Amino acid sequence: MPELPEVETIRRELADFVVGKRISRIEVFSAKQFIGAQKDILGAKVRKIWRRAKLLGFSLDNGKTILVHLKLTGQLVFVPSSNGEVIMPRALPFADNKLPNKTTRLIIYFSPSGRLFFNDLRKFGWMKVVASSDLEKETLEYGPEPLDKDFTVAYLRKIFAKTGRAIKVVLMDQKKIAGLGNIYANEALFAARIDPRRSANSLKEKEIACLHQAIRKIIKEAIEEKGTSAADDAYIQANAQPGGYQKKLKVYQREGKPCFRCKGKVVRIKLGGRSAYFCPGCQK
DNA sequence: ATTTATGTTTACAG
DNA sequence: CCTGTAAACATAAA
Repeated sequence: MPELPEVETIRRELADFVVGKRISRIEVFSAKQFIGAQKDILGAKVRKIWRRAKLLGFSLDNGKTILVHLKLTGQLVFVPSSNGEVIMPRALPFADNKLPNKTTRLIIYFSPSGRLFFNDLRKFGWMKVVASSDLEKETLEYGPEPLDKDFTVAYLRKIFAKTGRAIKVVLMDQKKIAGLGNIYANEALFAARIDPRRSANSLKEKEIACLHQAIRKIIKEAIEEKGTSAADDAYIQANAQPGGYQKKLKVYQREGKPCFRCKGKVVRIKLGGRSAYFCPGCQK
């Protein structure tokens, strides 16, 4: 699923593809997924693409910003051609190898050339036009970015002390930490050898410091690998290629498989309504 | 054929 | 305020 490393990968690549280009046309096939007025972005030039948590923002030169959230199955794929059907070298997740396909919900056309396909099998994702001056209220709720200076051991100590919720649930709370989803919360807890069921306020100082390091390391590595394209996962890069971090997963989607660290078996349980994968042998 | 699981965020109930 | 649950949707698996 698109979490911080996946959205960041898409951001970097799209910046190369569309910054400096003008929006010439928008084709909306799924009306509820495009919020705002098309005329507010037509003719505008993309100045910058930024990311906050799992939210992507296209800053335009007319005072507007396009926000994009991919939710579970959203994809943003850029192709250089400006019209017609594009045959991709391989089938896209949840679709065939053509663009557009049955999951294409919206297309943005650029001038002088190129198209951005917004595909989304389950239609949870959205694209929204807002005034750039109103951005603060859109991003106000997010906690610190794991790779930013304000993501410190002291900060984690403070938020963990305040709650008895399971540590994994807290890691995935966007108001507490920005950008971690199911994949990286599970992987970080494995790296830190912490049982995902532990209440956040039960973590010892040493464990908090270890978890802090683990989160940063894993997020960095996952960005280097250009994200995780796991089984049944919609995620692909903006060039339609899969990421590489699925090769490095230690527990996510490894239910029943042997732990890489001890003799244990990876198990899967439900925590806060989602799958938690961990090794009871070495995560305490 | 009908039900359930999938995973992110938000709305809502307690 | 905090916490937990259902819903948004499409599809595959049970």
